[in-house]
Amino acid sequence: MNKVTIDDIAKVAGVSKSTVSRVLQGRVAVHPDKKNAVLTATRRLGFKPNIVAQSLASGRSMTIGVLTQNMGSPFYDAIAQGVIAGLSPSSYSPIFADGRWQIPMELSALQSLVGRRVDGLVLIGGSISSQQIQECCNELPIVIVARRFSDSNYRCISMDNVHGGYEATRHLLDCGHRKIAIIRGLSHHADAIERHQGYTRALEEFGIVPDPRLMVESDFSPDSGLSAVRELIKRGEPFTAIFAANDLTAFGARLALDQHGLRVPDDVSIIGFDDQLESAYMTPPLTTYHQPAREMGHHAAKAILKLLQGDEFLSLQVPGHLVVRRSVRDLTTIVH
Amino acid sequence: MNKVTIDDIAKVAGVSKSTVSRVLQGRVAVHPDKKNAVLTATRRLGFKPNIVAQSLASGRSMTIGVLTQNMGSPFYDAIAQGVIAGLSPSSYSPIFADGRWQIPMELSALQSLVGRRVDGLVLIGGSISSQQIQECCNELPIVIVARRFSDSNYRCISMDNVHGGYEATRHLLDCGHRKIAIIRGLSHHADAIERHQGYTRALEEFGIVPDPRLMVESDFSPDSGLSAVRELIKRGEPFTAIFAANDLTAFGARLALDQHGLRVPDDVSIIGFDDQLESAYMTPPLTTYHQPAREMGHHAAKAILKLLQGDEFLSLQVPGHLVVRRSVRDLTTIVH
DNA sequence: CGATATCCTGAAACCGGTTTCATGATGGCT
DNA sequence: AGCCATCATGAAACCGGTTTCAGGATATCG
Repeated sequence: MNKVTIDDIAKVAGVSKSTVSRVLQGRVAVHPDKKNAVLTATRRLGFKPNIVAQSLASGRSMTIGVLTQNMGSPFYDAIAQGVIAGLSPSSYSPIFADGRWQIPMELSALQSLVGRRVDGLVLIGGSISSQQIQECCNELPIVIVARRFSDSNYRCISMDNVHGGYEATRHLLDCGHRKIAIIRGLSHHADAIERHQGYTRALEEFGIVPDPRLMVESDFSPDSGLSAVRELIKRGEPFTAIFAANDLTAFGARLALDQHGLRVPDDVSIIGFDDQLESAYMTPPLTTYHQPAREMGHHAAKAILKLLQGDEFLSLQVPGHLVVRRSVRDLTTIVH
Repeated sequence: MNKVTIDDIAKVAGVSKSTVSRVLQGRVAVHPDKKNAVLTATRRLGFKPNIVAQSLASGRSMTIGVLTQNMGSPFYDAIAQGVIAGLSPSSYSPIFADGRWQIPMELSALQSLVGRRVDGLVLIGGSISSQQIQECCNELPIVIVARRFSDSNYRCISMDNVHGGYEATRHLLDCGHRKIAIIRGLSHHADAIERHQGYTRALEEFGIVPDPRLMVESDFSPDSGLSAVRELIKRGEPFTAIFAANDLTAFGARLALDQHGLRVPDDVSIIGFDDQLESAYMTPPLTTYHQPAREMGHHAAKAILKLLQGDEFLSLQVPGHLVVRRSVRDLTTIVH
């Protein structure tokens, strides 16, 4: 292990430890001779500063706590990757804790992060209330990703899911679809609710009354997408298109259709949500609504860095956009 | 912020800070009355220990450094997720740094981790030499995942890629395929090399001389899988099956085949490698070789925890296995 | 040339805990 | 009753840095 301390350097360089510290920090002027002596000794002894001691003394830990929900969802993973990337050019390191979408775990993970004296916090998704956050993180710079608080003054980096749901549904409508099924996500999940709202709004704009028989729930997993389509088919209510809660669900749905001998997009069209890497390689490539997950994570990292510098930073809505590929059939084009 | 220190508690409870520390640690007996007083004060004041101070004093930082290569590959991501999960029941937190498969970055990331005085290290993949590792991490418990060192005494958690490559190819052979193309990964990447070795061995067992015209390189991305198939088709050498470097590459290959009007598995069979989540939902579901990525990460976490406890732990080869789905056609069954 | 401002520098306090050490109190045993 | 082992506890040292403070050396200025 590295047993070299600044005291050792001080001794070798023939100066006091204060001077060593000053040289190493480089914020205060030190006589060139001593400076050189310190630098030489530092190199010769292979000194590596003890960041823990630095943290305790300076009050800054140079770490950013990242609270994920680790549901293995590509979307949340991509956000986390973005945070790592955004932080990496700085001298801050991310430290992760995992809430697993369960409030008690989320709370304790958060407390563990705060106990580690992180200098800032990035909260990805999650379900705890803004009040609970406030309680344990007074004064700490916080950025929330992929979630929005109506009531609070937190900085949030999010995407407009209502609008996304609207655009996706609207695309199906524009392509002439009228019987549009929706596989929505978990009933209590904000993203699912908002996308569903967008769906409803788009339909109503076209004077269509949303049919509960064309609505199935899922848990965002491919498997639930598969069951959802089976359920849909069992109900017998015809449909020409499916709006899936996310791409993963769309994959499951696509497979179920295949198993029932229904062709995509010839018989049934599918639109997803997220635009994860694999979606472009579905057969047929999946039309979906792109969520800039990685960018959001990246933004979050930059935001925290800004706040840490004392700069202000305001909530940000990152725009998503429709990615048209080949899984939606255009019914308005007359085929021979 | 939390300004309550054990001195405050000591004052309120009317004991010394040593006693407070002892109560909080619970390792030494303390008179019940005082113990109660301390506990009450702790609760009333809302005391949260400063982990940084604890670390400095005790010499243990309660953090495990995780060095990833963050190439956004589902396989490596899954390992990292496994590490997070495996660590989460303990009181150790993972702290991440990213090498991006570039030796200089890898080295500096490693040094930053060591500077943070992590108590243990999990290295996922990577390219730095075992000597370089040794230089900066003397004495530190280390577990290597998804990589093996021939020369060293590190504990490695890995899978036998040669065997995996062999099994995958063997499956194709057993299904009657003889013209088997391989899309191998990056030329210098150990996993790619080993899987390729397994491929070659299986072919030779069947008396088949590997045909360089049926070998294309890729970079493990879906896009490179797509180009690889185009290249293969352009070369004109017929083939009935493709062994892809990983599932992502297989997705790309599958799409390329579709674009050329070739059906899977009727015209061409595909086998992948990894068994990532999405593979079961490809159309047709992808036959692939399962790598227990998450388990490997989980094992790594448990291993580090063991080493930290003073227990020994030896290198581990986690077995993979073939997952037969529907993307490989059995040519040995006579079709009318 | 003396007075004052400025620059360096070392000593010491500090960050908030853990751990060692010494001591007084208790308890067990003969 | 007397002696030694045990126990509980507070004081103080310690972890390895940063930062304050004060003083000596130097520079500036009238």
